[in-house]
Amino acid sequence: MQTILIVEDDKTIAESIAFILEQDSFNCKWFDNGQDALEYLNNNEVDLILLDVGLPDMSGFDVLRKVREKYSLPVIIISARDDESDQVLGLEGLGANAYVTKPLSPRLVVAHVRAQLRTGKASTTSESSKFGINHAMQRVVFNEIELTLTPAEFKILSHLVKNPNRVHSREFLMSIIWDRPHGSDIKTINTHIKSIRKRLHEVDENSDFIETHRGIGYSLIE
Amino acid sequence: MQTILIVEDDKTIAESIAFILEQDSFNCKWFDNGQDALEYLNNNEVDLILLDVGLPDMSGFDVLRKVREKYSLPVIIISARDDESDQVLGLEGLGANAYVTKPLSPRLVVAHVRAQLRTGKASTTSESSKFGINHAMQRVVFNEIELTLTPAEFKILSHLVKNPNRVHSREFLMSIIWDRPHGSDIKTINTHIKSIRKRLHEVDENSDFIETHRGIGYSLIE
DNA sequence: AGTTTTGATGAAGACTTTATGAAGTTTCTT
DNA sequence: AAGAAACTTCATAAAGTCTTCATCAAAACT
Repeated sequence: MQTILIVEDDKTIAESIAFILEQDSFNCKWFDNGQDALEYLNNNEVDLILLDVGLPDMSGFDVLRKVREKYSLPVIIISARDDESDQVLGLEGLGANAYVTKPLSPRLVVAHVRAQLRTGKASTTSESSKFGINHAMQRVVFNEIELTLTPAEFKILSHLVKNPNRVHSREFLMSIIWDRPHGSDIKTINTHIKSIRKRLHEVDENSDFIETHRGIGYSLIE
Repeated sequence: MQTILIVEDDKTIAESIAFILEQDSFNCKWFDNGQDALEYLNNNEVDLILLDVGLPDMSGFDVLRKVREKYSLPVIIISARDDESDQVLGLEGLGANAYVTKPLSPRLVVAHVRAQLRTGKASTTSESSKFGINHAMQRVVFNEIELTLTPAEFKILSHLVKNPNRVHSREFLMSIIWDRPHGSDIKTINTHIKSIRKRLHEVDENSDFIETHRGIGYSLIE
């Protein structure tokens, strides 16, 4: 079953959306603030986010930015501000997948959700065949075997698995480990990559899925 | 291809912005002080400036004023969150086009850059049919084959591919490799071109896409 | 044709970046 | 507070890249 995160401070709106989505066999989680939603996202498997831009604690765009720093799942923006250029920024710049404006038509919301999840699995969350992610256990599955990883290793490897075949800079991978700016040496990433490679080699001696891009960073080859 | 001037004394910030912008096919030049940036601006085509107000040699205010004496290109101001709003307001009077505050979200910066350049002129450059650029993997695609290139080779070849049928001087190609002025022999480019040609020959023996222009530089024939 | 200038080429080595193992420090758990 | 686990730092080795240089080839000039 697919899980949808509803980040919306208006209880009535959230409940009506959840009601309809649940009739469509979606599993819904509702949060009325960005902080809690992000925390949930970091610890659970989520398939799609419905995100209100007008939240009490942080702007929806901040939430989206934080989501996009780590994940590529579809995000649908709920906006009351129909005519602001925020929309353009949020959508095109931060990678929101769609937006709906208040007042909401629940049916329209469901239509958007369905549309995103139809294509979403194929495009945005393309996972490597040999790799899988067990969010509940914080483990990465490699060749059917669940790897027990340290938190940093899990964050790096699961991000690589979710975004294979592209280079990720050490700076970026650093920001994956630490939500807040952290003064650590950037070469720390070398060591984490080393230990991830070691764990992969324990499963398949001849594998070499993590590629070094000199002067840039690392990528995972699908 | 559009060139963006990054004027920022924090190397880490500059690099992470440049990294993401380059994935979006922007050409980036980084300067850690206003003087050098202005000199570059006066001698090269620049499409947009990202300007930190807290520079070591001259205030962002001075830089922006000098830019506006001659040019009308978009300028995006980077400022520390707790900077005096007076100064920021003053910058607005001088025609800054947008602001972002530290700590920066690279994605947000890219969003602003796109937003500014969207309104501007359409790109005049076209890509050759036999060539393509895989930004995500930092590779150039030639006849369907992805070439693994060294950093310098990638920078040169991807620039040639983005700007085919034009002669590029060795000096310019040198500045593509090095963000900062670099005292290397200009003939280094000959060697890089040699190795790029070698890689192309490995894919297609009879190809000769890079043309030498005696006394000037090189071009890529579409 | 001979001379001069400019580019091509291959190879040496200077330089830069990454890998690695181990020690040191922080953080968390008990 | 002790111990374990995780993260960071460090020194050195290894690998890869860039620059330089010597030499040859090609073009331009007299």
